[in-house]
Amino acid sequence: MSDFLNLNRLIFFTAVVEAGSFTAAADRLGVAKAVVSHQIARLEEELGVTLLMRTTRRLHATEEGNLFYERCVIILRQAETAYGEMSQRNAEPSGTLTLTAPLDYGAAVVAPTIAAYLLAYPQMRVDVIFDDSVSDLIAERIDLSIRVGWLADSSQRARRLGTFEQVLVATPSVAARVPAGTVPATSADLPWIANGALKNPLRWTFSRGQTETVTVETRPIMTTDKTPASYACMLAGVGISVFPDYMVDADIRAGTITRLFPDWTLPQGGIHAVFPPARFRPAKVRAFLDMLVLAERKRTRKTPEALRDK
Amino acid sequence: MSDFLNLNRLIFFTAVVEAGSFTAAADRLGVAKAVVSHQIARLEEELGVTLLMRTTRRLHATEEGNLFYERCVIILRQAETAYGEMSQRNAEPSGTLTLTAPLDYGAAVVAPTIAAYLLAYPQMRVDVIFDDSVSDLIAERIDLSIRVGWLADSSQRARRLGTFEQVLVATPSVAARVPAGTVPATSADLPWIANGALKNPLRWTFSRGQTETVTVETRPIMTTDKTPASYACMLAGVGISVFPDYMVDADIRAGTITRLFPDWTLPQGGIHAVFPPARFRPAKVRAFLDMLVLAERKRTRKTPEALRDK
DNA sequence: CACATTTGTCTCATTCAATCATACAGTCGG
DNA sequence: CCGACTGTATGATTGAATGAGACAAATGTG
Repeated sequence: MSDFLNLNRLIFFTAVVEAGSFTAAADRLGVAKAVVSHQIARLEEELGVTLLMRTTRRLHATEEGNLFYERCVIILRQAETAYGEMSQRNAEPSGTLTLTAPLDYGAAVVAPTIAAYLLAYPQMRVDVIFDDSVSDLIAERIDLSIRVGWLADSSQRARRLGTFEQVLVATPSVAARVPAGTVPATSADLPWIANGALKNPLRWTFSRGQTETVTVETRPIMTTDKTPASYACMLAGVGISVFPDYMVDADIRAGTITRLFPDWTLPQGGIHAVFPPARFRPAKVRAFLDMLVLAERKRTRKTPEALRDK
Repeated sequence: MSDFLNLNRLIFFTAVVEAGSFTAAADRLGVAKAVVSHQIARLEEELGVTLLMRTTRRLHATEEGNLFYERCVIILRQAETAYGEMSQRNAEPSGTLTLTAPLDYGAAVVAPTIAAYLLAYPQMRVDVIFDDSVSDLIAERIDLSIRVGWLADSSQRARRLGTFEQVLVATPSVAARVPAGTVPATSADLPWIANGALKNPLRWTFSRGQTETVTVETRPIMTTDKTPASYACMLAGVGISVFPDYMVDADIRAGTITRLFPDWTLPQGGIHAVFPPARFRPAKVRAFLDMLVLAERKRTRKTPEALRDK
């Protein structure tokens, strides 16, 4: 590798030319005189050309030296610019942020955050892929993937943004048809809508307080493979179903749907940001993440009370 | 010094981008994979930015990486050009050759050589300073100084180009007025012209064969401070004087002037090329020197016979 | 002309980065 | 699931870079 072309010596050379002496250059660079002398000697050796004519008193660049200096200045300035640009890029978001998010959570939480993000950083562009599962973060050049639920591979670099609750809901009219006194343990025959997007769409474990748990194996009256589809069916009054809180909050508050068994809770899920295995996190990602965490915190702070008030 | 900006890493980075893999880049650079990996890691660390997203299988440049690569390519290409230019400059004469020479020798020998030199290297420019003594080779950016006579400081870097003889000459009419039977020992009262440019214009030591020497303290009828002036006076028939062979050759051959005491010789002098204390000799200097040596050799090979024939 | 000062270079010991060989872990095609 | 390939981690080793100090040369001063 050390074939040729040791670019670091250019720094020494230009420093000498600009300082006008080896000693001054050494001071400027913060190294010993001998180092400068040695580096210049090596550079001249590598080039096979005398760059500087030096007496103990006077220093002159040769014809070649001047020509080389002109080149060096340009090169070093460019290098400095390139380095600076990288560092700046690291400090301030710029470019394009590419992220994936599940459609449901994305629509509810991510989309507003993106709006705020674009407002805060107008020079940014954002590409969002609303898809429940994107395979390769690297191949698709994804900066950030938001996954809701339970991470299959916990080894990945991820950050927990928050949690969500799952709630059993139905339209008021459907809820009214639920026999009085029905509890989770006796809910198996209610008109369940199964969401095939979940790993275990039929089995639900309800909890109450610290210790009481009940697991129900439901018998669905219909099945869909997409969460939004299930939701639409539920809204249409087909039956009851389980959705994450961020999907149902607005409708519950509006009175369009009602929560069933409000004393009982279903397993919580995690909301995670998953990153490609990069050493450093770009500023654009960091900035977005900060806003997302904020939005998520605001959401979960409000939600529980809002739900309990119902 | 090692503060920042280790430019050598750029070489590694571009190699990886261009090769498309660490392993391929390592092969291309002729180093171990680990080295490339390490260098890239250091570069990213220095920049605080992830440049390459890497799995064991796939390699992708990040947005920053691509941008940095564009810069790197330009920088490296320029650096390569600069290096190449220097090397080429070392291999082939180019630019301006600046030299000094004494006026007399310069006119006789150097000038024709310059003509040939410019013919051989049309892209060259030559600056000649015809001056008998130029002080500072460095300050004046002199590539080459031609000194005739005896070097004051033999420590300087110099190369002997040849020697010259000094000959006592006069116009035929003046020579005819020299009393028959006059020998060097009895020549003090001849019409000497003293050349103040010489260190010892009055004292001349003649030699004959291996051992016979005679020193004369002359009584000049006139004195000048410049050799060409002395020569002009001699040509005008003012008197006799001593000049280096390269000045008188042509006129002797033409019959304009005559050598006196052709059996006797005066001290020889050296013709030297003196260089500034540079580590490397530029190609332009080397090439000129070669031609000068050739010209000088040709001159001294011809001259002795030509003189003896007279 | 001797002297002091400044400057670049040299020498030598030391430190640190670069390098390599090897082993390892993750990925992907079959 | 297995094997092949890739990037990374780990020490050991080499070599380059570095600094302190001595030295020689050049220059200005008196």
